[in-house]
Amino acid sequence: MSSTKQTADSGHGSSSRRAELLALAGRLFAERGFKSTTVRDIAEEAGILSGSLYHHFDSKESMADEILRSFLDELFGTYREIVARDLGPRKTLEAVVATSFEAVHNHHDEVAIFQNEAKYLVQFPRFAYLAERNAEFHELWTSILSEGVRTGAFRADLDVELTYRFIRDTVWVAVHWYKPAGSLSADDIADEYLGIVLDGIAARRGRRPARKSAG
Amino acid sequence: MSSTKQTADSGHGSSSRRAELLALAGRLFAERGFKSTTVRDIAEEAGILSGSLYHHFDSKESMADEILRSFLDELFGTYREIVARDLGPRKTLEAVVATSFEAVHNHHDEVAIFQNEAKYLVQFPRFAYLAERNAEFHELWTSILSEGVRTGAFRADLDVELTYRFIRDTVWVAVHWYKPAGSLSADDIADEYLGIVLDGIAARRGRRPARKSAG
DNA sequence: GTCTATAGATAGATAGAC
DNA sequence: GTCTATCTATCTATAGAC
Repeated sequence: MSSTKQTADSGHGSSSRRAELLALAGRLFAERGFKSTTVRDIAEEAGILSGSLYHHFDSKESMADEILRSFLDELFGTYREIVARDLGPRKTLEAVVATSFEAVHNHHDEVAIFQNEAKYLVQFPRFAYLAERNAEFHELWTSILSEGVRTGAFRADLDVELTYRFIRDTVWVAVHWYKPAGSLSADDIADEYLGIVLDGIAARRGRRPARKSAG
Repeated sequence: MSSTKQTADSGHGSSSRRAELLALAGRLFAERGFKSTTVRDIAEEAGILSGSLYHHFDSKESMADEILRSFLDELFGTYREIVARDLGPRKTLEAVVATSFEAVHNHHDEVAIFQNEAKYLVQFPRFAYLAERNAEFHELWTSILSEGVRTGAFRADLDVELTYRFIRDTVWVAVHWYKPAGSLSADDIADEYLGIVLDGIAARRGRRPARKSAG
């Protein structure tokens, strides 16, 4: 509180510059991978030298940690809100899928890092929460699917475990090709995707032609 | 041809030891990623020292190159055979999906490397063929889907480009969790996946209950 | 908050003995 | 075909000047 003037923040020496650097590092981690991104890369992108980064963060891991923690906290907060609304399996699934695609849109880099680097990062003790989040994710999805099978919203012969993996993977891997600036919005994609997952791509003989957003 | 006795091979100083080392490197590349796997890691796994690896290969890149080349040649050979059979869009799609899951089963490491490392490797000139293979893949899938829409096998309102990405991703990401030794065979999984992609997970009111393998 | 300078570790790769 | 020994480059991180 003398020469380092700061806006109100949550404990670290944060504020704008810090956030700026984190966003930058996040973009590089997402594009090139955590291991392949060097501290020098990040510094260069920020127009400073590598040593200067250590004034803001104490390690490269710290940066990834901070990025993932805040993202996952927010994401799972939203998931919990959805579940609490008690919309029934089908609407809940639609809402969770929509939220996930929105995350791909609004937090593209964070999703990419979570998808591509979690397996590597989880080996470090400080990233143990990544395994917990995955378990939480599993619980969220299989609950929705199981209840749907029970209530008759979903096919009775569904392999819940396999379907969970299918949905989880397809939702998240969109991060590999989705461009936030593209012509299709996250909602468009969520809608098309739900069309496939719920009704399939095969032509119907008679019923339910195209589905429209259930918003 | 003096002290280095070799079985008939295709140009390099190949034979069993070479193949052994390649398989080993492939496993590590698949598990930890290309960049995170050091030459020393590979050597240690083989019970030799890092310098000794350079008797067999002239670089780490060469190893990945050789692994991917032979795998992709074989895979796309099979794809071409399927297309040549002219089975119609739906059966072709089923066969291509089945083949892909078989690849996840039989060439697990290779698929993982192709999925996880292609984006990084393609930046090196020697790996330019990875981009070509991706284009070939795109052509294969969109042809099947477009023809299916044309003939009425698939929904008329399908976004072919988007559906292509979903199916492609769906098939390949299984490599992240599929264990060749697990209880479900590649065929079982292909069948379940086709069930979802073709008919969706939503319960039907009346028609077509569960599908059975068409292979 | 950034720079200079550098320590200390580890990476890919090479040369020659065995 | 493997080992010993080592070069060179690059990486994360630190210390202190400005």
